[in-house]
Amino acid sequence: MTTTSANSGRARPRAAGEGGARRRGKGSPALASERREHLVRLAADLFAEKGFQATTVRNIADEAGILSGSLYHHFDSKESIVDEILTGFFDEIMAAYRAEIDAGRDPRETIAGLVRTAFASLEPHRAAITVMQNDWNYLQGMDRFGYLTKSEDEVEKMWVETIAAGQEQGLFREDLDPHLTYRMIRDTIWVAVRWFKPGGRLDSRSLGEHYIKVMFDGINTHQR
Amino acid sequence: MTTTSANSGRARPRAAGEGGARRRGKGSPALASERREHLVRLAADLFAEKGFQATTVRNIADEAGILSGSLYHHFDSKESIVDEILTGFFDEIMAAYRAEIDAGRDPRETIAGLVRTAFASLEPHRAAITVMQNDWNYLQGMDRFGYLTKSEDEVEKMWVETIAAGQEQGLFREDLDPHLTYRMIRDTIWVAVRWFKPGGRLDSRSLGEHYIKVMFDGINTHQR
DNA sequence: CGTGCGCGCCCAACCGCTTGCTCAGTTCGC
DNA sequence: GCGAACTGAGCAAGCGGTTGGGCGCGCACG
Repeated sequence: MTTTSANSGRARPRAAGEGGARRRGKGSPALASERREHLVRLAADLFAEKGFQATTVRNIADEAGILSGSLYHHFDSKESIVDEILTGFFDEIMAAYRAEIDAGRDPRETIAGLVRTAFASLEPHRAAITVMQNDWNYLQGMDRFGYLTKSEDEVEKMWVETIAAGQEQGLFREDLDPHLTYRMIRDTIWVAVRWFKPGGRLDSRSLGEHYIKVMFDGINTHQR
Repeated sequence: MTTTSANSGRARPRAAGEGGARRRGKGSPALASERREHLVRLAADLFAEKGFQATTVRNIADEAGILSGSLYHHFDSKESIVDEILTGFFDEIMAAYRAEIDAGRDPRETIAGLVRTAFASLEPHRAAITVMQNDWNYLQGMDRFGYLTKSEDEVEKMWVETIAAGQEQGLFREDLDPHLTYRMIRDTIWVAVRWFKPGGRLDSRSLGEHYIKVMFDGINTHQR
């Protein structure tokens, strides 16, 4: 009997060997390791469903078919798991946003590009987006996650400047508060994570296109 | 000395007598009582800030200047508090929605009316709206809150039918999915609860009017 | 070819703390 | 002296996190 008991049903004990992890010099705070990445993905799925605070380390361990204590062989805290998820999200989306802006097209196309970028991240980054909505206030109170506010400010700046530029060029209505408009757009996109299910009848692409149509031209018919 | 210790700073012990509580025959599960209503309002404020799960019964008790156990003289569980808040919200908004629809005006005016109704509830029902966004998944998993899904479906039906009617009459664009459009509108309104502060520089009325403009005609300038 | 051992992985038990909730008993205005 | 309001202590359950040790695989060494 290799595996005596434990493993109450649920998950296959994972074959143990698997592949890897050569070095991992003690200095760097843990490099990759496939097993580790796998655990992060499992945790992400749970965060995407329930948020960060509502997910326990025992939930994560159960999903992986191990005990909660075993998680601490890979991570030094529950926070460091979500940190990894959030950092990955911000790195990726901010790079994508910047690329969209640096393309230097007119504000209308740029905004459309930003919206498409945001919707594109809905699927791969469900966990991060859910956490940001459910646990934003909680995380903000911790020094470790101070970078969240910084990144958010930077993102807001990009959107607001683009909107303002569009107004100056006469592309967007003058009677809109750029900040307010940004928030409306942002929230409406991210909140979709609550009901958007990856395998459903509509993908995030067409969702984005639908949203762009309504946002730009409204729901009225436009013979006027 | 009446109050020995406890009451660690924070709140005035509330004068105790106050008014209170005639009947409340044992049969009915607790009728009003001003004290009780006051406690519900305090709890609602906390729910509006942090959500349901993240608020503890001790938080609520602290805010009222009493001990957590004392809450159970008024309520039989934390859930029954939020239940009261949610039920009040749904009862009110669904009645208002129905009145708007029964007025029988054309779809464009009806939709505008629904939007105004929703924005009007933003201020008095902040707690319920916050809870529905933060704890929807959690609450849905409990038999007690099964009515949430039912009510939501009913609401969705009202909106979708109105949108579809507007399309048939040529008022709204044909190339919009009514369900998707409803969700977009709904999300955009409710999500405002996250940054909307009652005493702020713009009230919920002008916010609603602003949104109606954008929703109908989009953010584009409309010389086309 | 065999063997020992380092190491990645995990278990089992536990810590200190917080959670929602209970309940016998005290307080006090009517 | 009755009853609504509240106390004070405490419960079981669950939380994030810690610890010491055991297992088995692959590789270096003889």
